[in-house]
Amino acid sequence: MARPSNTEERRGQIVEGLLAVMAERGYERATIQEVARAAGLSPGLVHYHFHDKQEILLVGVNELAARVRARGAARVARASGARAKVDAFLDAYLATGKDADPAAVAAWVTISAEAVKQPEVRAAYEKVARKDLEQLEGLCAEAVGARRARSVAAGLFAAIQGYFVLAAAAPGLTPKGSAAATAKRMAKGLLDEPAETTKEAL
Amino acid sequence: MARPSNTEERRGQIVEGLLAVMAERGYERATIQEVARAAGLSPGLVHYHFHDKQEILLVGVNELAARVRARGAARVARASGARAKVDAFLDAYLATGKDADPAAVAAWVTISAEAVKQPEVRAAYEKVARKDLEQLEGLCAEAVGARRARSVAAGLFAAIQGYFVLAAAAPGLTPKGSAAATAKRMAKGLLDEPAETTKEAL
Amino acid sequence: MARPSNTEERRGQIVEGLLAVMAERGYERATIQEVARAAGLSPGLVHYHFHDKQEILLVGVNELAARVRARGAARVARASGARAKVDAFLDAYLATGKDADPAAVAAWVTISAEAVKQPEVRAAYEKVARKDLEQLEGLCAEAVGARRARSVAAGLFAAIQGYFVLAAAAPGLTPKGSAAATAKRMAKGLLDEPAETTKEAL
Amino acid sequence: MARPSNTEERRGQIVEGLLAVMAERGYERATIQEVARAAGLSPGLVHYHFHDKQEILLVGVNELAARVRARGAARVARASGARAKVDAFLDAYLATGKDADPAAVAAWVTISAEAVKQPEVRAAYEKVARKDLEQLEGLCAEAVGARRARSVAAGLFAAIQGYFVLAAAAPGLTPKGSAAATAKRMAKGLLDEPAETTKEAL
DNA sequence: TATGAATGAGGCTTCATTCAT
DNA sequence: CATGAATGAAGCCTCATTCAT
Repeated sequence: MARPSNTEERRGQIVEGLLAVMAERGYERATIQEVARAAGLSPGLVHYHFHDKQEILLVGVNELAARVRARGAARVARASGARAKVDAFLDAYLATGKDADPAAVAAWVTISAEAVKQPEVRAAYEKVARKDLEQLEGLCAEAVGARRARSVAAGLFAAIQGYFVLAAAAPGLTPKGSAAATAKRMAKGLLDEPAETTKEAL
Repeated sequence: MARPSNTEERRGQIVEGLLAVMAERGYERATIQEVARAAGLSPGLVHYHFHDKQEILLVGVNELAARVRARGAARVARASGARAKVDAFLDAYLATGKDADPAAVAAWVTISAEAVKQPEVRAAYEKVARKDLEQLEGLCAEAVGARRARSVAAGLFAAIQGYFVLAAAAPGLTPKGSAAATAKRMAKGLLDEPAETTKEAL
Repeated sequence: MARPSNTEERRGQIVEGLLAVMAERGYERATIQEVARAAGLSPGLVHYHFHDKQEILLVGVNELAARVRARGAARVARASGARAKVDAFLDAYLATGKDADPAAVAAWVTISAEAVKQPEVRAAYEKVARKDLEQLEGLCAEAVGARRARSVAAGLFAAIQGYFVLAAAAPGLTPKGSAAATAKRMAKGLLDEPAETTKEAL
Repeated sequence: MARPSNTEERRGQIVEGLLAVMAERGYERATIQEVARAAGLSPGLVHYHFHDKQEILLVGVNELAARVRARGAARVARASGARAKVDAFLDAYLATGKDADPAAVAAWVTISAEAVKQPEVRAAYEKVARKDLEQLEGLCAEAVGARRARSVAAGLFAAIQGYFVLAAAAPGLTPKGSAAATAKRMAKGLLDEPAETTKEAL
C-alpha cells in the first residue's frame, strides 16, 4: 500500500544534475530548470526532494569529495612506503587520461568560489578539504615528522588546488600532463630536504 | 569650452567598486546598484561608462593583475641571482602582513571561477595569467634551463593559485604565514634537483 | 467483507488539522502537507476525503461554531431570567481561563477575513453567525421586546467579535479578563435603558 | 541634472493600490501584478520603491489608521463635553452614508487577520490600535475616571472592531445604520453607570 | 555627464492537486 | 483506503539595462 521511497535515488540524480550543469555554467547560472532537465525530472520535483538550491550544492560538495577520495584511498593503499604513498595521493588527485574528470574539476573550482561568499558552502568545503588535507598530512608525517608535515602537506594541497583552477580556468596554459609529475617532484624536494635547511626557511 | 573628460577616473572608480563588491558577494551577486554605491556614483552612470557588466569585469581582471605585477616587478628587480629572483616573485604573490590584500585574493578567486564559464573572461584571465607565468618561467630558465623551466614554473604558479583559493575559500585550513616559505622550498627542490632525477620523473 | 468506513473520523481529523494550522499560519499558508501532518495523516489522503482545500474550511466554520454553541447552550440553559441568560451567553463566548480557546479564536478571526473575500466562506460564516445572533436576539427580546432586541443583540454580538479580533491580533492591548464583565455591563445598559431614551438615540 | 524624486508619490500610489486590491482579494491574493495595475505602474517598479510586499502592508496599516483618525480628531474637536466627545469618536469610526468607506473597512479586517500571523504586522497593528484606544480612553476618563476608563474604552473599541468585521464579513447580518446609535447607547450605559454597580461587575 | 526612476525578463520557491502503486 | 512522489501553474523578488530629465 505504501509506496517504496525513491528519495535517495532522486536526490542522487538531482545532485548529479547540478554538478553537470554547474561544470559548464557555474552555480548561479545553473537554473533549477536545467538541473531538472539534466536529471530527467520535472522542476517541481527538485524542490520536493531538496529544500532549496543551496542544499543540493552542499550535498554535491560531499559527493565530489567522496569520489576523488575513493580513488585516492585505493591508490594510497596499494603503495608502500611513506614517499610512495604521498606520490600515490598526488597521482590520484592529479590523474590524467581516463581517470581525469574535467567536469568534476570545473565543478570543484566553482564550488571553491562559492565558498568564498556563502558561509554554509565554506563550512562544507572546509570540512571536506580539511579531511583530505589531514590525510595527506598523515602521509607526509611518516616521511618528515609531524612538525614539518603541516606546511609541507598544505603546500602540496595548494598545488593540487591550483592545478585544478588552472586546468578549468585557463586550459592550455600549463603543460599537459605535467601536473602529477611536477607535484611529485615538489614532494620529493620538500620531504627529502635536510632539517637544517628547513629551519632557515622558516 | 567643453569640460575635461573624467571618463578614465570614473571607469577606475567603477572597476574598483566591482572588485570590492565582488570580493564578498561574487560576480553574479554584485549588482550594478551596489557597485555604483561602492564607487560613490549613481547606477545610471555605470552604463554610461561601460557597455555592460562584463566589460567592467574584464577591465577588473587586468587591473588586479597589474597591481600584483607591479609589486612583483619591483621585488624581482631588487633581487640578484636567478634563485633569488624566483623567491622574490613568490614573496610578491604570497605576501602576508601589510602587503597582503585579502579582498584582491577573494576577487581573483571569483574571477577564476567566472573564467570557467565565460569565454571572454577566460580569454582575459588566460592572457594575464600567461604573462605572469611567462615571467616566472623566464626566471626559472635562468636557474634550470628552458626545457625544465616550463613545468617548474607551472607548478609554482599552480601553488600560488592554490594558496589563493585556500586563503579565500577555507581560511584557517592552512598554517598562517607558511605559504611563501613553503613555496620557496618547493622552488628550491625543483630548481636544485639534479637533471637525471628529472628525467626519471618525466 | 468490506471494512467499516472511517471517513467521518478522517474528515474530523483533517478539519481539526486545518483549524490548528490555520490558527498560527492563516488559511492561505496552511498547506495541505502541514494540515496532513497535524492530522497525523498522509497528504494524499486529504484529497481523498475532501474535494479541495476550501471544503475543509467550510466544514471547519461549522465545527468551530458548533463548539462554542454547545458551551453557550449549556450555560444559557442553566440560567434563569432573561438578563441572566444574556449574561450566560456572553460568558460562554468570552470565557477566560480554562474555558478559553485562543487557537479557536485565532482560527475564527482568520475565517472572518476569508469570509470577506470568498463568497462560499462568507455564506457559511454568515449562516452560523446568523444562527448565534438570532439566539442572542431571542434572549434579548425577552428583556427588551422584539423591536429593540435586534440592534441590542447586534451590538453585543459585535462586541464579542471585536474582543475576538483584539485578543488574536493585538494581545496585550485590552485589559486581561475584562471582556465578559464589560460586555455584561454593556448588556445591562442596553437592556435596562428606558424606552424613551432609545427613541432619541434612534 | 538630478531628477526630482517622485518616490513619495509612487509609494503612495502603491499603498493605495494594495489597499484597494486587498479589500476584495485579501492580502495573500493581492498579487504584485494586480497592485501595480491598480496603481497604474509596472510590476518591477513596485519593488523599486518597496523592499517587499509586507513593507507595503505596514505602510498601509498606518495610512488606513491615519485616515480614520483624521476624521475622528475633527469630530471630537467639534464636540463639547466628555460624553459628547465619546459619541463623536464612535460616530467617526462607525460612520455610515457618504462618510462610510467599505473598502477601508474590508482592508482593515484583512489586516487584523494578517496581524494574527505576521509579527511585524501585529506590531504595526497593535501600535496604531493602541493609539486610537488610548485616545478613546482619555475621553472616557473625563466622564468616568481613569480607573474605569480602561475597560470601558476597551469594550467600546471592541464593539467598533466587531462592527467592522461583521460589516465586511457578513453584510446584511446586522441592521443597517444601527451601529453608531447602538455603540453610543453602550457608551451611555457604561459611562452613566453608578460606581457601586461597577464594583459588583468587577 | 549625471541622475534615479522605469522596465521586463527570468529565477527560485511554494503548493494544491493528481496519480501510480 | 492509503501513501508519497510527481506535476505545473503562479507568485515574489532580483537585476541588468534603458531612458527621460
